[in-house]
Amino acid sequence: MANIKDIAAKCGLSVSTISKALNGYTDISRETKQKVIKAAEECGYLPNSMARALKTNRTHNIGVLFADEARSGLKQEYFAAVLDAFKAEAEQSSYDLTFISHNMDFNTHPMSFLEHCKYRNFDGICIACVDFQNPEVLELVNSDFPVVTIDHVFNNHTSINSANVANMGELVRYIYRMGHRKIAYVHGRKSAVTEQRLTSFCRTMQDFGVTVPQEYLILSAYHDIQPTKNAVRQLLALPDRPTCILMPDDYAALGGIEAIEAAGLRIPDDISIAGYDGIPLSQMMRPKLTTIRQDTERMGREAAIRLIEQIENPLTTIVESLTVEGTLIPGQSVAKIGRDA
Amino acid sequence: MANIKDIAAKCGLSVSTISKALNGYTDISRETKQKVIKAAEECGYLPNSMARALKTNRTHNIGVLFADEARSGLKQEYFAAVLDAFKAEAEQSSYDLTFISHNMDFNTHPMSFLEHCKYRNFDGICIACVDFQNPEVLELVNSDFPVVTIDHVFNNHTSINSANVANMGELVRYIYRMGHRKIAYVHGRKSAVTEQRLTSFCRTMQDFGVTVPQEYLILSAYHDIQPTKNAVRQLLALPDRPTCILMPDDYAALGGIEAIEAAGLRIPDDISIAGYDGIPLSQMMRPKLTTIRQDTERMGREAAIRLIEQIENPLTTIVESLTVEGTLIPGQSVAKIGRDA
DNA sequence: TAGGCTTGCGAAAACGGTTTAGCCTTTACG
DNA sequence: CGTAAAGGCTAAACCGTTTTCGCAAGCCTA
Repeated sequence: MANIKDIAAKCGLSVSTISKALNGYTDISRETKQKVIKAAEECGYLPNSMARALKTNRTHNIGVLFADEARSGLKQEYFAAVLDAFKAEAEQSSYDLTFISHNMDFNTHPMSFLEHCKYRNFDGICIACVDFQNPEVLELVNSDFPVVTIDHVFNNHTSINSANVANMGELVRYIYRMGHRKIAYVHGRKSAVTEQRLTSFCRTMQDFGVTVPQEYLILSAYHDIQPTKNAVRQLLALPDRPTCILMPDDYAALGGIEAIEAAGLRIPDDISIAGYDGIPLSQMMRPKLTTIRQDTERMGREAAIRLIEQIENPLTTIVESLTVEGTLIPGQSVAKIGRDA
Repeated sequence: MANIKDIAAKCGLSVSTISKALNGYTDISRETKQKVIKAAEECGYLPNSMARALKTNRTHNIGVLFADEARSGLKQEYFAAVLDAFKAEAEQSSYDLTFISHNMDFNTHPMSFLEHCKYRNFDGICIACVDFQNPEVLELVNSDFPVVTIDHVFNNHTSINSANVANMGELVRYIYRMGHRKIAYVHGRKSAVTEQRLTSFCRTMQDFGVTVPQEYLILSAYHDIQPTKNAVRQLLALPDRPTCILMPDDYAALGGIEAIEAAGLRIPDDISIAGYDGIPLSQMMRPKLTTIRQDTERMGREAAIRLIEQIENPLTTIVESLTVEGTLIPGQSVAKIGRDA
């Protein structure tokens, strides 16, 4: 592999001139620059990113932490879609993406997330995971790496958030207007997202003057079929059973549907349901799921744009959290019911 | 950040001694080694991966190319699952994963896949994509990077393959034994995988003495709902319509199901279908989809194990392709029909 | 006591770039 | 005409490691 020294020899110039010519310094004449670039192409020259990073302290590499409790979270379509958009945008700006992990060994102990990031010298970090209580994640957020978080706000840090409060309100109002008064919510485990949705759910119902009984709020988990199935079964067994059930997300809704079918009920004739996420699957179900489509494309792109902005202009960048609105997809899983229902 | 020089000063030793002590060289006394390690921990020392890589030419970083025509392929659950397992195994051996792309700019032109890999100095490469005809992909495979490919065999290269021939045969035999003779196959676009399945499909039918009419073989695309819907609609309109339709994959099957329902038919009473992949979704559908579950966990892990083996023992490693068997999941989407059907 | 082995450590040369400081010509300007 | 500024280039330090080679001291053996 040709390096900068070879080119210098080939052109009869010094190493520093080559470097400058290739990096757009202005104190190199036009002809020299042309000559250098031509020679570089002829040799198939590529800079060595390690050497460059060593000297400049910039790797053009972003660390990404996409993890739920059970492994990497890649299997969750929501995260995968956000990551996909993030990746596309980062590439545009010539940044690479490397997964952050904490299994890499150093001496005796495995590295923490933060240690891993320091070891790899990432320019910035994107965190999208469920467990923001994890001490290692907190350590990462509070480090002096530029960080952007998805779906969780930390003080003085950039974050991209789905508009859970607004969208959950919208969803509840839609269901209310369809005539439902007895609405239950099978929600995900404790997290910022869950709390926002739960609060918004309760507040909106309250605004309508409807009190939600405790037994209508059941804990399940995101992207997990079985617990959602159990939760819904529990709801169906209630003496005063809800007319509509909100699921943790579209995928988990499959569990709810199972429980409903097992009970011999039909959707939406006998009972209505709604999901959350708006993944393609939701529109493939029969009936089409009423849900909120989260704008994963925009979230991923904005996350990348803002993180890179922060990396490249650390002083002038305004750190703020952005809320990205989703859209209500009516579907057919929520029935219009009479006042007497 | 403390570096090796700081530790040397702190211990009153030379830089080389520190490096050796930390890297398990044998010509360092036990006491010195202990002292160095202790000092390193006190300083929170972490080696600089760039400097190390620059010197050793080993990055402990693997480049991954997971791409279909439309972007990164992360949204395809099959690939996501393989990648997930690959990542888990790579981490075990202290390797990081970085996405390969070709949008990074260098001078005027964007880098090719191969250039990107050279630039980043990957130790090895994992390729899982649909389009193995792509000249940039071929260039990558034929480079002298250690490479493992998923679902595509190249001469003299390690590859991990789903047992398409065996499993498709198994699926067809199952359907045949359920009484079906008129079986159609909506298949994916031209690729090694498609060809294997298609060939196996035809051969197995032939073994049973059944000739498959041309119009029973229709081109669609993997993981794409709309074209599959169209293909199935076409099949249903046939004067002599099939009793069972094989879909490109489980997800695309959703399109097929749409077309079937739109035609007012029920599965499996009026027509049978089968998928491929065995993603969780397939078992959430009603009826449960008859399909082949690909062993993504094993594929990903084996890919990582073999790639790393190749990286670390380039001379003694036997390069070979491994075929990973999937398993038939009977489901309920294929009906048992009488001889007269 | 001389010579040869170990053992434990350090000096210094890489690895492939970037960047600062400065040098030598020209050109511009008062 | 003298001096300052600008233009175009180079030398050399530096980034943080790894690794080869050499050296000194201690011990053993003959």
